[in-house]
Amino acid sequence: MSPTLPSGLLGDLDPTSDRAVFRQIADQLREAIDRGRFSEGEKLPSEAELVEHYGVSRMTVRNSFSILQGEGLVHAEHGKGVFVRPRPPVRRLASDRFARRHREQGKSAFIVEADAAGSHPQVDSLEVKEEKASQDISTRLGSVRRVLARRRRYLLDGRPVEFATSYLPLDIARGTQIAEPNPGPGGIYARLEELGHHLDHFEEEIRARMPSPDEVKTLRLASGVPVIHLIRTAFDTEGRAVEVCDTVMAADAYVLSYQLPAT
Amino acid sequence: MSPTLPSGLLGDLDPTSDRAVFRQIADQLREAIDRGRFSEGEKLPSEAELVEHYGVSRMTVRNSFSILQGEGLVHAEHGKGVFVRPRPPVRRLASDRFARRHREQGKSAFIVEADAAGSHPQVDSLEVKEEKASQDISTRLGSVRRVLARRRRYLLDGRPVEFATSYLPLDIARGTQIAEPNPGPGGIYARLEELGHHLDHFEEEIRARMPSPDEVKTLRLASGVPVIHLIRTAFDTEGRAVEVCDTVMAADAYVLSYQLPAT
DNA sequence: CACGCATACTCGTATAGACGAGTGGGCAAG
DNA sequence: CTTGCCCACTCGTCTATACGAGTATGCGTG
Repeated sequence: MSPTLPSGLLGDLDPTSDRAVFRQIADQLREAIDRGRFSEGEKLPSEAELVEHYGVSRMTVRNSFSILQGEGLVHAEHGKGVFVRPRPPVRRLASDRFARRHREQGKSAFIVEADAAGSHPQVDSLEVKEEKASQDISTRLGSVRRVLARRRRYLLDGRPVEFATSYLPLDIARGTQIAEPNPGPGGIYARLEELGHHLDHFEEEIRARMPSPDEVKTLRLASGVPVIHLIRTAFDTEGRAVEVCDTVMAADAYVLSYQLPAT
Repeated sequence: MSPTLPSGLLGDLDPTSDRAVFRQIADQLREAIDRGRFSEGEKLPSEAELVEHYGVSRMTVRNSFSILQGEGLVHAEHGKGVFVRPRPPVRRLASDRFARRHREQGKSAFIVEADAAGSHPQVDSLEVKEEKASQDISTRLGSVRRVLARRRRYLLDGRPVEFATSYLPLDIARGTQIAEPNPGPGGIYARLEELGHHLDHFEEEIRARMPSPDEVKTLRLASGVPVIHLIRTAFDTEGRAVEVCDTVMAADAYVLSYQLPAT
């Protein structure tokens, strides 16, 4: 016996409307969520309840849910129900995050920042190896054939939020501490400067798109969550590109912040 | 009589696999697209053809398509078919796009840049009015109650790519050319400087998320296309926030590019 | 030749039913 | 009381069918 839905929570359908029934249902649920009638993490009415309430078939209700899932508003849990997706706390990335003064302490920027915010940071999937440069990486680094690739995944409170790969030309990185799993205090940028590659500036390219199935797995992304794809190139004072860092971030976990001069 | 699918184009299902049938079909189509067996803009096999090829029901095939749509890989056209979504040319936004030297000509940055790229730019939905500031805008502008809002939509070759609203404190903008539909050569930043508000720097905040239904309409977004949400605040040399610009961009039309000093 | 309609193909919407699998609570046996 | 099972409820997957609506093509009529 499914309990009846509280009346007034959701409206009725308009049979004269051009709008498809499953869209009307999605509209009503979306509005109810926006108005706070369902709060974050709260369970929505079950499929069976909505079937009864609206007098439609189950597939129609599921269709409505799939719209809301695509919008990133709700997520379904097998055996439990459909829930309003809570907005996770976002991490702000400031444009000065690679300033030298942040490189002085022993720990990485990610760890320091997360500790300060009271969350529990982790880094895993550490892989460091030499490999063939892709066409794109080769172009960005100035026609190198092989590169040192450093891959790692960042987690906050157990949740993966970011997957990054740094590429460095072999003639710079091979045999140095940069090729070690732990690059030492201040990270690879500190090592690059010690090796005489004084950093001059960075270029960052930002795109947003839906994740590939691989990225969904690695970042454990809910449906309806895009990724931010950031490609940073580091240039030394000679004008040479000394590192390219390719980062894929869960878009619901980040706000990027840049400060630009108005010159 | 539906023509048989060319054999070898798509594989068979693995009935022993745990992976749901509609996911297997989506996987095969995705792989075929990635490998270039279907090129951009090309029509995929019709639902009926896939039903016959795989021996499944139509809803299963549609389910597969809806996965690929969610990933932004394909789009369906009623009465025509399902097509590999072409990647539109992207517009690169450089971080120096608001430099003074770009304000010298009479035309706006958007128009100049698009003309140079050989595409046909348009600006529409022009609306300029005074209104109550939202909580967020008020905070960013330093506790103002009412603001001047300038709304406009940008199109490239007839395709909407961006929707932007500028908010300015009334005590600065009221009665000036900034409150006119056409703010004159160099745009509102040029007017602000003439009014004695010399620009010092900008702050930009970047988020990515799935669009609201409104945004889907305004930007005519295909399913599976996220938006980039950029909020820029302009500060004058007194440290006062003189403008907040809230921009929603079709993510498949943009690459943002920033240059950062390594100080 | 030009126009208009019939038709076949496309995807869109909706129904009804079946079985599977994850979750959690209650009940019965130990 | 604890353990373990069963059952009810949840969403996940899949089939089969029906009709509607947009598109394109070709054929027949004027």
